[in-house]
Amino acid sequence: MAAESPTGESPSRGKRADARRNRETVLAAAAEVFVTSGVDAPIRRIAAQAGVGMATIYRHFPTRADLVTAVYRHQIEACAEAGPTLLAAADSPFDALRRWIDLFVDFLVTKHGLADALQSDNERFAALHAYFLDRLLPVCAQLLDASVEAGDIRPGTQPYELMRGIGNLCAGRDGDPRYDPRRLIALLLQGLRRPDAL
Amino acid sequence: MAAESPTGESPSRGKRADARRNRETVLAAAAEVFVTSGVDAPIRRIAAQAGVGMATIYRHFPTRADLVTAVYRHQIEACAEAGPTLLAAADSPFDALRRWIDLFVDFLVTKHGLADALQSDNERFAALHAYFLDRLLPVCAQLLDASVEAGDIRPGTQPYELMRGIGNLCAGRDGDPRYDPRRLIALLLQGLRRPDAL
DNA sequence: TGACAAAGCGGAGCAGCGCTCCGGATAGTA
DNA sequence: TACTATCCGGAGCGCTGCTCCGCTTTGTCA
Repeated sequence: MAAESPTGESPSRGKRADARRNRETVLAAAAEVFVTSGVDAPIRRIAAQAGVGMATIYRHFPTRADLVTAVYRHQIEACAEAGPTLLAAADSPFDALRRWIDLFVDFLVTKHGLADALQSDNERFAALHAYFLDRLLPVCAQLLDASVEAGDIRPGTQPYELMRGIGNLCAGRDGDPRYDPRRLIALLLQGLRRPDAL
Repeated sequence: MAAESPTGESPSRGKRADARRNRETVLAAAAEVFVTSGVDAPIRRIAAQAGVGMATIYRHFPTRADLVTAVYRHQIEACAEAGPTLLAAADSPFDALRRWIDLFVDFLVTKHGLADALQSDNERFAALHAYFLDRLLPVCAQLLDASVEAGDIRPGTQPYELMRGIGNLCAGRDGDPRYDPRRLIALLLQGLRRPDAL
């Protein structure tokens, strides 16, 4: 009971009780607002939803990216941890890569505007981009390397380029029945395969 | 000398001389500002650059999309017209498709923020999206159909999906040496090919 | 040429946003 | 209970998009 979570979260230990409380309130409010208004939602609105002042939000999450990453931290971690698991369980490294990308895409498309934020050149989201890369790039690289090793795909593809490409493909107005990023990503993966490997 | 341009441009015929003059001034100023500040540049800045009031810009180009399309109209037309030309000249329909996409990508990546605007769900850019589709979708469809007909690629790919995917891949902060949309688009095209066609 | 609508123009002004700053409230401690 | 470090709220600034209205310019017709 005394031990907090194993990962390095809870960045408000040692703070005053009201501060800790407010942090959680803001997180919950942000999660709620993000669903309906996207991760671009005005800070004022999130503050109103949480019943706190704007400064409180900025104090706990100096950057919008900090707020967004805090809200989705668990899901991003889960995605990162799924990489090695899939690699161990799947039929082939390439199959693991494909399923992991599916997971990543599922995560992205269900967060209104998150993919847009990831690829935007907006200064406010730079840290968000960095966090995703820090956490997911090594996983992607591992899956990619294993696939090359197994001879499933041709070598030479950079993990960063692939990740960003996938993120880009998931961006834009969603809900358009004419556009399903998954189909294009499947095409991309198809292009990645060795010509001789089926 | 009397005949204007053959295409249906010059939407200011019959207007007063100062209005026509201002329209051209704004167009030139916008082109200049777009290069340095992207298509998101504040209207105020464009107005200042042109030496006119903001209302003048809004009067001639009610929507930001109208201004952007007016600035790039010639290049978009050229891209559209290149489709049939390439189809006639290239070694194969698929080669024509590849070269046409190259042209389109070249156009997109040299316009700072244009690809972002195209895929943004921002209301202000809806007309921009529509214009690109109107003009380029039929061309893409023709090239795609011809490639399928020739047996170069597998059938089933929707032109809209392909176009939007390409646009998406070109979006985001540019100048990153780690990311070249062309490489991913090449992968996409590779995935489009028939397995048996080489 | 001169007068007079009509067409066009400029920028003040409003609303919405991100972000900061500081007087006041509050939690923890002695 | 009294005191201070900590935290809070929202007014306020600067920057946007977009509109509205009094003034200016243009083209026309006698």
